[in-house]
Amino acid sequence: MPLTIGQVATAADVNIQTIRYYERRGLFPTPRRTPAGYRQYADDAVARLRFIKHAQELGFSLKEIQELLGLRVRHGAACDAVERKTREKIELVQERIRDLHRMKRTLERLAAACAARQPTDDCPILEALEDHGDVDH
Amino acid sequence: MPLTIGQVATAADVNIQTIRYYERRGLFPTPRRTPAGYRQYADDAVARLRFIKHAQELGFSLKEIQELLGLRVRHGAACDAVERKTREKIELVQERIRDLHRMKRTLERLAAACAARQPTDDCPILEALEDHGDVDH
DNA sequence: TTACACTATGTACCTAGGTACATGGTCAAG
DNA sequence: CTTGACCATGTACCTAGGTACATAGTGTAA
Repeated sequence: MPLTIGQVATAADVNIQTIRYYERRGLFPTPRRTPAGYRQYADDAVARLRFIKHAQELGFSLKEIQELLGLRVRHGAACDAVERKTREKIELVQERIRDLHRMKRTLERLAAACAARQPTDDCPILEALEDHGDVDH
Repeated sequence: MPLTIGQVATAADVNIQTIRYYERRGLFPTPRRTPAGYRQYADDAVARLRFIKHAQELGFSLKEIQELLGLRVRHGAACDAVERKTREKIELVQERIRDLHRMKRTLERLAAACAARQPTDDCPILEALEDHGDVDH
C-alpha cells in the first residue's frame, strides 16, 4: 500500500517541501500519481531520504549524493561503470577519513599541551594548525 | 615586515573579499592599519586562512571553526575550559570518522556485489543504504 | 604628475539547500 | 454537503558562505 508524501515526510522526519525539492533536483524519482494527482511512494522512499540525510551529515553535496544513488540505476550491463564510480567514492571517503585523523591528532596535541599547562603560558594551537595545514595539501 | 591583504590572499589562495568577510564574521582578528587605513597582517594570517579552508573541507562550519580558533584565545587561566572544549571537538571528529567508516563499508559492499555480478541482476545498493542508515542514528 | 595597481567601504548579487506562503483542488467524517 | 486535514503548483523568502561591483583614496614608477 503506497504512502502519501506526508507519510513519507513524517517517517523520514523531513519537510514535505524538501521531498518535492529533491524531486525537482532529480534526487528523487518522479513517483506515480493517484487520479487526483497525489504522489504515491513505496516504503523505500523513506530509506532513500534517510540515506540522503545521512550522507549530507558526512559532508556529501546533493550532487554527490545524486551520483551515489545513481550508481544503483544503471546496473546490469553497466556494472563495470558502477563499480568504478563506487571505488572513486571510496577513495574520496578514505581521504576524508585521513584528513579527520590529522585534525584529531592536532586537537589532541592541543589538549595535551593544555593539560600539561606549560610554564611558557603559550597555548600552541597556531603552530599546531600550521603543522596541520601543511602536511600534504 | 607586515603583509597587505592582497599578499595574504595570494599566499593562502583565497579571495580578498573573503578575508574581509571573515573579519566581519569574527573569524579573523581586526588587523592593525597603516595611517592610510590599509590592513597589515603577520605571517600567521596565512596559516590561519589555510586552517579555515582545511577545516571547511572536513565539514566544519565557520561557526565551529570560529570556536576551534577561539580555543587559543582564552588560554592561561581558562586552560581547563580550553581543554574541555577541545575534547568535545575531538569526540565530534571521532564520530564523523566512525560515520565515514560505515559509509565506506557500505560502498565496499556495493562494489563487491557489483564485481561478483550476481545472477539475480539486482544491485543491492538500496538495501545497503538501509543497513547503513539504521546502524545508530 | 599622471598612470596603474592596489586598498578601502558599502551594497548587491550568487549558489546551495532548503522553507514558507498563497491559492486552489481532494477526501473522509460528521 | 460542509468543514478540516491533506495534497497540488508556483513563487517568494531564508541561511550559509562567499563574490562582484561601484566609488573613492593611496602609492609608486616613468
